[in-house]
Amino acid sequence: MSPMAEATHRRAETRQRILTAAGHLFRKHGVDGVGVDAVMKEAGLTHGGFYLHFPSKEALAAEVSQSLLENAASKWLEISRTVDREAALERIVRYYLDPDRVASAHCCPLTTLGPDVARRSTSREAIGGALRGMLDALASCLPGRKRQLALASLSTMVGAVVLARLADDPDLSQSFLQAAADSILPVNRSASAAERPPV
Amino acid sequence: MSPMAEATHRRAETRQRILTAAGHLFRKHGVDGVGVDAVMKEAGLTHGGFYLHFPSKEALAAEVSQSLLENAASKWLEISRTVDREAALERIVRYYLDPDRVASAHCCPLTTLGPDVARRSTSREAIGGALRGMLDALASCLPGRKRQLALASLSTMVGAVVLARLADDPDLSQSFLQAAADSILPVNRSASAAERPPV
DNA sequence: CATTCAGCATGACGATCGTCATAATGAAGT
DNA sequence: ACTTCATTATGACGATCGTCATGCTGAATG
Repeated sequence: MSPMAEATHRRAETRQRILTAAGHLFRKHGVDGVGVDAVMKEAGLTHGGFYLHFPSKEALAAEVSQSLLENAASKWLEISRTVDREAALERIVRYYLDPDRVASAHCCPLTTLGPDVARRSTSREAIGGALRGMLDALASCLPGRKRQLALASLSTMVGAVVLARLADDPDLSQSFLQAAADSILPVNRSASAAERPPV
Repeated sequence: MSPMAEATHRRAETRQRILTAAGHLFRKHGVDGVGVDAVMKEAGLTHGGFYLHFPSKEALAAEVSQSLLENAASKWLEISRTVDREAALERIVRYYLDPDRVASAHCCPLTTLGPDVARRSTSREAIGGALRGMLDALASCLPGRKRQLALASLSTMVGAVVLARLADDPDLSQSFLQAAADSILPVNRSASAAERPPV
């Protein structure tokens, strides 16, 4: 390992730590709900060094959104290629609508940062490709009019998670997720999710 | 018109102006994206007087969310009672997914403030009733397993608007709205996703 | 051992935030 | 006219925001 290679590696590693820290905090409190200092503290650094890695908080928000969504898109694409279509669709849907994941901060950024991203033009542009990737992955698992169904299915999934996170009643939350899964997946319901204790 | 009645009327009127101003600005920039002074300026007042009408910004956010959602819920209920079920469903869905409305700041707060509300416990509690009202209105327009379909349909509508506002490509935005409408409304066109038979 | 240099820490700036104490305003009651 | 009272305006507070200029540190170079 060459010396300078290690230096740039450390730099990239730190950058990545900032990105993942921002990913957690932005999803939990919203982009406008956390400051640069909170992000840097979560990354184990102090606020001043932030601008050695990103030109502005807006740029960070755009890159975080893009990174999180591209992760999801590539995961979906991978699933859609390694299993047969019906099983892939079920895996994607059940993973996306898993109550534990929805309750946590690890759920899809579309549902936690959607409006935040929509208001920021740079973030909007950054996620365009990933959004199409998710649609393609879904479409490749769907029968018939793939594109129409992919658009509608993604809408249902995103809406269900938004509403599940919004509802104050855990039963209602669960109902949104279950109804969405039943609406997207073909009627042969496999084992329904076990009873889960409230968050 | 008694004198004191007019006084309290003026007070209530000012309060309402603050509420509607906050409704516009919160939906456009997010709750954390506007300050109390911006809200008061939009209402034609100065920032200091805010605390004569609301105990805190959090309380304002909760009341704005509740008010906007209850407006929508009562509108849906009214429609569901004045027309036959199928026509009512179509009116609600087409109104909700109207591209002009989606592009404006007048669209449903679930889609613009959803994550913001989900993070604020007081706001979450405030909207519980209205959310159930919207589900009831939808269910009364739906055939068969009403509750399941209402949950899934609302999810699809909310998700479609979120995604339409997110997409940078106007064609893609339009596609989300169109696909959602086609998926919810009965078989005017082709098979709907809700009643789609397994392949 | 001295120098260099990249990466991070420190500290500070103007601006804006939520909140409140207080003054100005103007109509209502006596 | 004088007082009362409700409503809004003014101005300020501490805190936090995004941003940046500067100082420190520790390893690579010669």
